[in-house]
Amino acid sequence: MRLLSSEQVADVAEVFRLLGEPNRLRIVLACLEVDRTVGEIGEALGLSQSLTSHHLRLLRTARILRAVRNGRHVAYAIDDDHVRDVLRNMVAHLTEPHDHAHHTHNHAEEEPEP
Amino acid sequence: MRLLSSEQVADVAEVFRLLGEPNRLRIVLACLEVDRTVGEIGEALGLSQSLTSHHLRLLRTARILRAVRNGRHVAYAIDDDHVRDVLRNMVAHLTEPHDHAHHTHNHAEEEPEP
DNA sequence: TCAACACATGAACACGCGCTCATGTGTTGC
DNA sequence: GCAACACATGAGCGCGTGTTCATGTGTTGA
Repeated sequence: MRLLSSEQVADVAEVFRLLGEPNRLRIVLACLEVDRTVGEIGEALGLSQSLTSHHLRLLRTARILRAVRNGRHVAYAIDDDHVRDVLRNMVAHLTEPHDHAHHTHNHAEEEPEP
Repeated sequence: MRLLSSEQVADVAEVFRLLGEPNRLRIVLACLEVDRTVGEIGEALGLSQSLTSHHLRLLRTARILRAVRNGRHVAYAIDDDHVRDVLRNMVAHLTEPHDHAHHTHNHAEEEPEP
């Protein structure tokens, strides 16, 4: 396992930091499968329009979400496949029965459980 | 894909929040493969003994790390297989060549809004 | 063009968080 | 016992951040 540069660590930490705020995490989760407009997100999560937009700005600047204008509406979707992978992994683990035997999509060699 | 309860979301967010601080993330990464004592961590990362211990306390309370006393020393290791997976995944993605063409589940074709 | 809609942005405040300094707790060797 | 070591914890400070309120920008329909 190679080491990461402090810059890489900082980048990863920044993504984690943004996902570490419950409202922002819920926003990203709401965009996990399908695009969502700002209004939809705010209403679904019970957040004010302003707060929703502020959070979306941070997520967009960090390249976690991507905004697409469609008429009056602006739809947001996840723009980082890796983040999507991590979150789907999280959701899968939390919704599946509580056993720790799982596999990731990459070549992580895992030791069989005794 | 099932929805998460707000409690589950809060738990996930808490883990992300803790990993979202660069020094804490580096601490956890230092414990990714092998156990590390507090002194080793502090020296390796250039952190004061107090700061190292404070961060370790948060990580231990959140069940991300686990502490094992060995004589005068206390060794920390990752206590959450899921966190270890996520981090290994992260490291793998960052150390591999920077192409975005890894496979997610392939039902993500998006259609414009009606 | 003008009003209404949908979203973005700036300012300001309250609270939390990372950090340091000092002190406390537990362990080994003499 | 006590001194030295390794780590934990409490107090306090300064700065960042989540939130709200107000205002600005862009778009559609009449």
